[in-house]
Amino acid sequence: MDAQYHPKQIEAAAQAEWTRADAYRVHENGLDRQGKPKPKFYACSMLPYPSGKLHMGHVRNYTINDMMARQLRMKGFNVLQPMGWDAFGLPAENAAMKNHVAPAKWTYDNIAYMKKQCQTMGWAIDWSREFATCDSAYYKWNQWLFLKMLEKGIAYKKTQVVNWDPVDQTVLANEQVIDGKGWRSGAPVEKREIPGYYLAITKYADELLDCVANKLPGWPANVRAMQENWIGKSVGVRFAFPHDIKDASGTLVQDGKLFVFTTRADTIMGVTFCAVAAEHPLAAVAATRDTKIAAFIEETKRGTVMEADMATMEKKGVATGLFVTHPLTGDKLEVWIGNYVLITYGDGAVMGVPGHDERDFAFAKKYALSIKQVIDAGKVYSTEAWQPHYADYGVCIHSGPMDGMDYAKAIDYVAANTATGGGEKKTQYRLRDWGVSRQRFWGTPIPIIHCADCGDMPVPYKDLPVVLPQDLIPDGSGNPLKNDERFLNCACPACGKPARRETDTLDTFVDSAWYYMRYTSPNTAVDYHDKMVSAQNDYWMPMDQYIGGITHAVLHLLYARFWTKAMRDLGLLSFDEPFTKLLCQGMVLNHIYYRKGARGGIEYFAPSDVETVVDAQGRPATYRLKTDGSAVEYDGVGTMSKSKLNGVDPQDMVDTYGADAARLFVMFASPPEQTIEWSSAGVEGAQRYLRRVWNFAATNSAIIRSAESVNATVLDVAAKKFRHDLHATLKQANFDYSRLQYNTVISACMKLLNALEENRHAPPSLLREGLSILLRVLYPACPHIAHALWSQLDYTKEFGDLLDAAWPEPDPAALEQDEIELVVQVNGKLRGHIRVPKVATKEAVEHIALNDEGVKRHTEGKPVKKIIVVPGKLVNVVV
RNA sequence: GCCGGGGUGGCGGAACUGGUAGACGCACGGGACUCAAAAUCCCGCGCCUGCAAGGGCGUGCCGGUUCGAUUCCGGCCCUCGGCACCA
Repeated sequence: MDAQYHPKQIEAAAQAEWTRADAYRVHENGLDRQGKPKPKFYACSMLPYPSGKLHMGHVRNYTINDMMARQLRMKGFNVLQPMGWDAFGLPAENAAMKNHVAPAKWTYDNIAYMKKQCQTMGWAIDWSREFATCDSAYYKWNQWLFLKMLEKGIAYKKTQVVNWDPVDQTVLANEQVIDGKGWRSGAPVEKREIPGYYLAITKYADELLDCVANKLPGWPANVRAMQENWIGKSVGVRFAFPHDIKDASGTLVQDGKLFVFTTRADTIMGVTFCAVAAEHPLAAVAATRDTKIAAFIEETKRGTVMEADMATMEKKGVATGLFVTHPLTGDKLEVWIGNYVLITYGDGAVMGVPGHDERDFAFAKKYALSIKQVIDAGKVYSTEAWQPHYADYGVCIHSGPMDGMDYAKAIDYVAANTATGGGEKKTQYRLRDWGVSRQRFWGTPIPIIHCADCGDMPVPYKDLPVVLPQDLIPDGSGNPLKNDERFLNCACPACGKPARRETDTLDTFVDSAWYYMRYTSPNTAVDYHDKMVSAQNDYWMPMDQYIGGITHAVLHLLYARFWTKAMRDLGLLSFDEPFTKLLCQGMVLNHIYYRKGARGGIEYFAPSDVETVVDAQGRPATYRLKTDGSAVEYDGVGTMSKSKLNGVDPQDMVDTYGADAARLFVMFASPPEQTIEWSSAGVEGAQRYLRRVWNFAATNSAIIRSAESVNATVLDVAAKKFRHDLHATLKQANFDYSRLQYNTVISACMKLLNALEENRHAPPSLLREGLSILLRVLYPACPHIAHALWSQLDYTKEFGDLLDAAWPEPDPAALEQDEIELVVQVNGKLRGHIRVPKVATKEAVEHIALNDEGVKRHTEGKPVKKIIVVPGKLVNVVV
């Protein structure tokens, strides 16, 4: 065999062999060596957007997935690891405008290149199940399910104030607005009133919340908490303030009831005003009567929707001159329009209790409204300045019939005594329905036909898919579908008259809400063309392990859960939750170097152009450019970004060091959930290790090939110790595999090699066994080198092909030791080590411990109070 | 403000149910090989003290439980992430 490690050659050869053997194709009827059905394991990563080339985040994500998939396959599982492309979306449109190519071509070209990169990385993907979400064979089912949802009332159309992204020229869902800015464009979002389709995710709010709490123990706590917060359940009372306010046409507004929701109905006797949002019907009535009010409403409506700003914004309001009646006291209360009242939450109106609510307090102070204490929480109360404890729970006072009631009694009382006016206990959610209409071209066409006579008509199922034209090139002036007569013109499915197609497309989060259930429908399935998900989906789902970035903790993961429940209710699925276990991998960070320019601007430098000057202790002292030696500043680590020039192209890394070294570094640098700090020295270290593995195998190949199998009965003490170390390390590695702590798995591989090198003169049978363990433990991380050495050292004869070789388990006999080392402590401090026979009695161990030199030094002349013996671990002498 | 993670050598990180703190690697220092360099191999590497053997200190800070605490409990400090006028 080759004495040198040549990653390029062995990686290309291994990949060619796997491709030839179609090694990664899985079948639902996968059988084990005994011919029994294997247990299934579905390990899937969030699908990539085909932006052009793989980035480091992909490399990390899919390598974690691959390591799991390869190991579990050897453990005897029938493992599905698929891949596809989240291919709809704006970057394709932007690239189309820039380069004047159709989004379809740009997208498919990128997919072809990135697929090649995936194969170069050596990921064990079943490519027969690959698809792009822009394939009509896929998005047909988006349209199909959308129509089913319409029938079920889960999808519906409405016109409402929405988040408008002025840069991307489209509507955004609430989940897609981050700090008041579009999640993709970063542009401040505007408010617009636009008709669109919505999915009633709020119908599932309670179930989504309940399942987070009770059915997802395999999810990280932070993701579960984020989803709980997002759904935002509040339990309280909804009741009405009666009134007789009429609009300009003389109609009683909202049947004479101003509904509000409150979690603090116990403070109802402290209400001194009501406040409504600028968009509230009562505000509209007030506007017709007073131009100043109309002006205020306009200003508030146009004002920022940046929620972060709103939190710190000054409370402003205007009195309407309209009055409602307190449902319990009959007092007249004035209605105010407040800029802090959200039309999108509850009824867009609140009861004002300045005595016990910080916002109402600030509002009342500003406009000199009365403040009334109605809760006694046992602390000093003054209306001078707000104190946080004013919001504490307590006992009702100054509350007439409610005096002395605690919170529970008080809310029961309020619900009961407002019931005739529609009052009731109610649960309110922060979650809002999911707006899915996008005014963009490159997405799933919404399957609706607009007929002048019949209205909005669903496209008949037999006419699906509504195909998106592949040749249109957006020019920045909006959705090109609007001008495409071929697409627009159609016949009304009801009356047959000429009609126009809907030009909005579905949010791309629809595509990613269920793609993982299309991978499970192989194109060989009998019902592949007739069903959204084939029968095989029931075999693979729910997914055993999902892997992806924490950035999707709310958006994608909430939509996917909702979509699953909706499919279940349409009879397509029989489970409630799609992802049994979730792993959110950390980001890949890199160092940031910069220099302040003469005009105060900041100039960034690529880490590869900077060298670190260290002091005598090896600590970084200064940083300078490799080119001219001039000094630069270090700004810590941060996400890889184009502007900071600290991105690393994985392709460069693979070209220089090989895929195995790249994979090894990424797996070794940190546990999967934590961030990784990029380090070129670290990748070099990874390759150095692989070279050592290769060298060890090459130097010892002859004796290993011809070695007998291990005969444990004839080993001497040193050989026994060696074998014990090998199997103890294997035991640890297996434990770390089971808890997905892959960085310490790699550490175990390194220990195995260290042990082999130190014991290179041990009996060949042990070297053969040791290397067979190392290659199998290393293989899921670095499959190519393991594959090459496995066959070159003739392990295939004994264990079969590495892809399906039995996973190594530690030999219990090897873990047994005749003599064990114990730690001896005096008063809990380490004072020595002793070797005792495994079978030694407690008394014998105590005796040996007390005679240890280190122990004697610290016990001399002091009476021994007691001795604690932890079998197999330590002895602690207390004096 | 609320919710959820974290604070361990020069650095990334390890330590499973309370039982040898710092595994494994990186960086650094010394040595071997070499005309030389690279590569490779060997040794050292928490801090203080000591020629050494050894001793003292040490897992953000203060306290508690325990024979024994990075691990459990109470109170702080710092930091990262998410949410935030949600009534």
